[in-house]
This record gives sequence, C-alpha cells and structure tokens, in this order.
Amino acid sequence: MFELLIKSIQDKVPSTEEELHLCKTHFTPKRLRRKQFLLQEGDVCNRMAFIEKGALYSYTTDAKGGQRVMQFAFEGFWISDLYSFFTREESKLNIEALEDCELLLLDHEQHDYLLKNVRQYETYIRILYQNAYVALQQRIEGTLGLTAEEKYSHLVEQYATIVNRVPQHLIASYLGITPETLSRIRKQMASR
Amino acid sequence: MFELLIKSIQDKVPSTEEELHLCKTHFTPKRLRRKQFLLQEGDVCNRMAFIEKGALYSYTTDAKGGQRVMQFAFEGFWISDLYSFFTREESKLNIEALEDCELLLLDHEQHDYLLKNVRQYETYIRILYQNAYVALQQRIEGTLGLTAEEKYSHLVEQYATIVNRVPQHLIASYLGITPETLSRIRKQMASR
DNA sequence: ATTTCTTCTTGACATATGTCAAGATTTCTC
DNA sequence: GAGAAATCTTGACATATGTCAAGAAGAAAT
Repeated sequence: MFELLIKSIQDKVPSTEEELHLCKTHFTPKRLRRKQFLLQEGDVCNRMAFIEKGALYSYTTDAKGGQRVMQFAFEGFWISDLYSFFTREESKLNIEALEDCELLLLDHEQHDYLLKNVRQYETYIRILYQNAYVALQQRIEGTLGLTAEEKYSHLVEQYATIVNRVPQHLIASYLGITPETLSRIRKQMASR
Repeated sequence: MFELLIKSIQDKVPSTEEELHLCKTHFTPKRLRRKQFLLQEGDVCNRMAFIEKGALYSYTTDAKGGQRVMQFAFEGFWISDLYSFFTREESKLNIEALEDCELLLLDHEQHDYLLKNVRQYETYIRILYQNAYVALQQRIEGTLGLTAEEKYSHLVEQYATIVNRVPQHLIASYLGITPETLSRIRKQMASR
C-alpha cells in the first residue's frame, strides 16, 4: 500500500526506517472509483493526495460550463489544490478519478506536524515543489505561443503516459484547443 | 542593500539576527544595467538572483528568432532558471534586465550550504517554491483556452505591475499573442 | 448480447488572431 | 536638443482554429 510513497521519499531524501514509519502513520488510505471526486469546486481543499494506483485529473469549469483541464496525475505523483490548501479559501478546482484509484491522503494538520517534526519530510516536500515548479514551467514553455500541432507534438514527446491513458477530448482541453482540432491534427500527423 | 531579502525571509520564517546574518554572508551583490544579461542561453545557470531593485525578464528564442517571454520579476522576487540550476544542463533561457538592477546572487554551493546548515533557510525556500508553484498554476489558469482579450484582462486584474512597467510587445509575448493583436484589444477595451 | 453512454471523426462555415508593411509615437543616448 | 532606437498603431489580407451539427466507433453497464 505504501510502496510508491516510500520509494518517492527515498529517491529524494535518504531516510531511516524509523522516519519512514513515522511518516506512514500520518497518511490515510482511501479508494476512489472512476468518476468519483476527490475535491469539488466550492469546497476548501483540506488534503493532498499521493497516488499509489490509478489516475486523476483536475479541472475548472468555465462560464459556458466547459471543462478546462489543469493537471493529470498518475501513480507515484501527488495531486491537490495547493492554492486552496494553503489559503483555506474555497477551491475553484474539481479533482476527479479517471480510473479506479488507491490514494494516500494527508490533511493539513498532519502535513504541518510532519513539517515541524520530521526534517526529512520538509526536505522531501521542498524537492517535490522544486520539481513541480520546473515541470509547470516546462508546461508553459510547451504551450505558450505554439500552434496546436506544436503543442500536441510536445505533449507526445514529453508525456507519453498522458497520451496513452487519457481520453482525447481531455487532452485537447489540457492543451487549450478543441477536440475537433485535435482530431484533425492527429489525422494529419498520421499521414506523414 | 539587504532590506528586501531580509523582509522576504522574515515574512515567511521568523528568524534570529544571527541566522539572518549567516544568510547574508553567502550572497554576492551585483549591479546590472538595463539590457544587460544575467543569463544567456547555452550557459549553465549557476545562480539564483534576488532582486533588491529593478526588473528583469526571462525568455526563450524560437525557431524564427522571436522571443517567447516566460517570466517578469521585480523587487522582492527571485529569478533564475531552476531547471538548469538543478540539472546542471545548458539553459535555454535568457534573463535580461528591463531596468537598472541591484541583485543579490546565490550560487549553487552557497545555496546547498544554507539548505544543509540553516533550517530556517530550507523552510524559507520551501515556502518560496510553494508560492511560486501556486502562482504558475494561476498563470496557466489565466491563459489556457482563453481569448486574447480575456488573457489580457486577467493580467490587468492580477498583475497591474507588469502592465505598468513592461513594454507592450513583451506583454504580448508573455500572453502568447502578437503585439498587433494586443494593440487592437487595448483600443477596443478603451472604447467601452 | 443489447442498450446506453462516452468518445472520436468529419464537413461546412464563421471568426479570432496572425502576417506583412508602413507610418506615427515615444523613449533613449550623446 | 537632435538624431537614433525602440515601441506602438493601423490597414489589408491570409490562415489557423473554433463552432455547430451529425453520425460512427468504441467502451461500459445491465
């Protein structure tokens, strides 16, 4: 149940069994079925989720009721609405399971407790944010001012997992283009 | 010279005079004139810069030689290419002064030293990344799948400083639109 | 297996934004 | 303060992408 989390921590910060065990005890396991929600807009996001198995995605709803996909997350990654988590303001995000999931949840108090009392944990979180920041930066690089085809090519190169496990219309939304455009681009790319 | 940096740290992590002094001794002050570079693409980024005064921006160069603006940064903020900084790979970014600047530089070894030896510093950096991550997330929210006018309105609301201190054509690039389009949008918005 | 829901494709057409080119402003520099 | 850069505006036109609508294909549910 905790394999990937332990691996994720060990990869970034060498830790003793004791420290790892202490961490473990603060997480709450949870299963989520496809289409179920981890967070719904309007609620305050009170937890971060580490994904042991499955896939989720987060999105906002625009004026016309359409989805705008913000993030995809798979095994070994974290997902949350950090803005709401830290500010305690209502979230504008929905986080929904794309597949049946096994999650490890960490709520606000537990997160604070670990930060204060387990130095390794703070280091782990720092490195996590560091990587997450760089990843977002690269996402912007791979999106901004590019044509729809360039955006999609970039995604295929950098994030093959997404292309393989996620419905096309969600990928389109993630790239900021319409499903129709994406369909046409793929057809065109295939014929070359 | 160190006022804003001290303020930035104190705001996030209560620290003693001693800790603050220890931090200070690891930074190197540097002045930069308008149009001078802090980093040029092809070089490895070996430092992070805290801005005591002035403004800078970072950008990549695309196939046709055009600029694609990634970030603007003003007094009280940090700028760097974290990807290159951490991976030690060549940077694809240029970081250029928009105005005459006073910077405090921290190179890789000094950063590592502080992380290891000053717990407050690690906490400071963690919170910094946390905020930076949330800010990037919001940038994506304010860009993705929006019309040019919506993107610009969002910028005006959220980042008035940028609109006031940065040339329009760089703002256009930052939003992923052309200067001509931005000019037309502004005209149209003014007449309402 | 049949039905139902979800996802993907395709066509015809509309529109936002880009491109190119020229001139008008504004801002810097000496 | 004059000249040179840099920046911003405007027009005419091209084009990528969006919109709407319908049907096909695929996956999930009973």
